Amino acid sequence: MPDATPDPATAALAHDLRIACMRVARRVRFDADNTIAPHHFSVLVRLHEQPRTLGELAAIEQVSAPSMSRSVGQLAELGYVERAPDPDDGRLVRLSLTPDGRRVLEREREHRDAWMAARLEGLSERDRTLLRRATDLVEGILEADRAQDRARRGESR
Amino acid sequence: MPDATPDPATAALAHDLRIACMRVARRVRFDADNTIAPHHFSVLVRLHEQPRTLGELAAIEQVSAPSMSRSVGQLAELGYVERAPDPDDGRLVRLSLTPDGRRVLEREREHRDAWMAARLEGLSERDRTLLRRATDLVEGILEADRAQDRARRGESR
DNA sequence: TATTGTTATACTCTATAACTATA
DNA sequence: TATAGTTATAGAGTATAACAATA
Repeated sequence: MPDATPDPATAALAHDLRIACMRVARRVRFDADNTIAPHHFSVLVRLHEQPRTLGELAAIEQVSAPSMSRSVGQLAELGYVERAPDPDDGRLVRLSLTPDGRRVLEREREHRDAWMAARLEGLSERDRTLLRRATDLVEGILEADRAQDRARRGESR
Repeated sequence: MPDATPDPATAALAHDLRIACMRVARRVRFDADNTIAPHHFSVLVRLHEQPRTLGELAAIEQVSAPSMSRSVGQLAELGYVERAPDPDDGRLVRLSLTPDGRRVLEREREHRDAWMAARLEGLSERDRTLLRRATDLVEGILEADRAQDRARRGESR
């Protein structure tokens, strides 16, 4: 694989864009006012997409099964997640959000969006349009990356 | 403080931009090929900006003094950071990067930039220009936020 | 015998409290 | 007496290994 050095402007953009993203993420993630822990938040997000088994969750979040078992146990304790046995395969544990879990997730999402929304309101309509296009572009990059990742995992299996 | 609800387009942009940033950050931060731990990386970055004392580092990274003491101890063990007593105040420990530390930092930075750079090269010049402007815009937002933060901390002291 | 999930145990990072050295 | 940093100890999260239940 030829690893051509990018031109200086692209290299600088790669650096600056990465740093900007990481700073935004850090700002949001470590906001002292967050009501639930980051790793709990991710689990709620995944279960809101669709009910899943413990093993599926662990694979998606890239943590061990015991770790995920613990997190799910805590979320169940809090009343945000519900465990149910699979009717066909007694080994599986079907996990889903409770109404409380959905409420907490929605509240946390709004809270996390609030910081960014407040900043965007201070911009011109023109700047917001620019950011809209840039966001779509980055989403495209991430989507292509995920597709490539899936393909790589598929062929190595 | 009036907490006006943003218009739907701005709310959607806030959400999508935040998610995109967090995904980029996650992708880079948890890349399995990273050579040093995230919290060690930040310390090297701060010491590359300028030599600092342990207390300064702890305040900047928002971590307790004992935690920072431990991290610095590990980095010193690895030969990346050097401790030196302050000539005027014997209580202070002056910290700085060793040549090895600078090399590791540079290598890690390049590694972290590489993923993004490779993706940007697949884009058109036009799209890269768009991202350059968007990056500058986000940097402006973050800078304003930091300034506001400093002001808030200043007045509460 | 293989697979899903849980329990047992250990390690890492971080925190607060207690301590040492210097001002 | 106050401050900078380190050492002691505890808490939270994650990992691997061992185990229980089911296929």
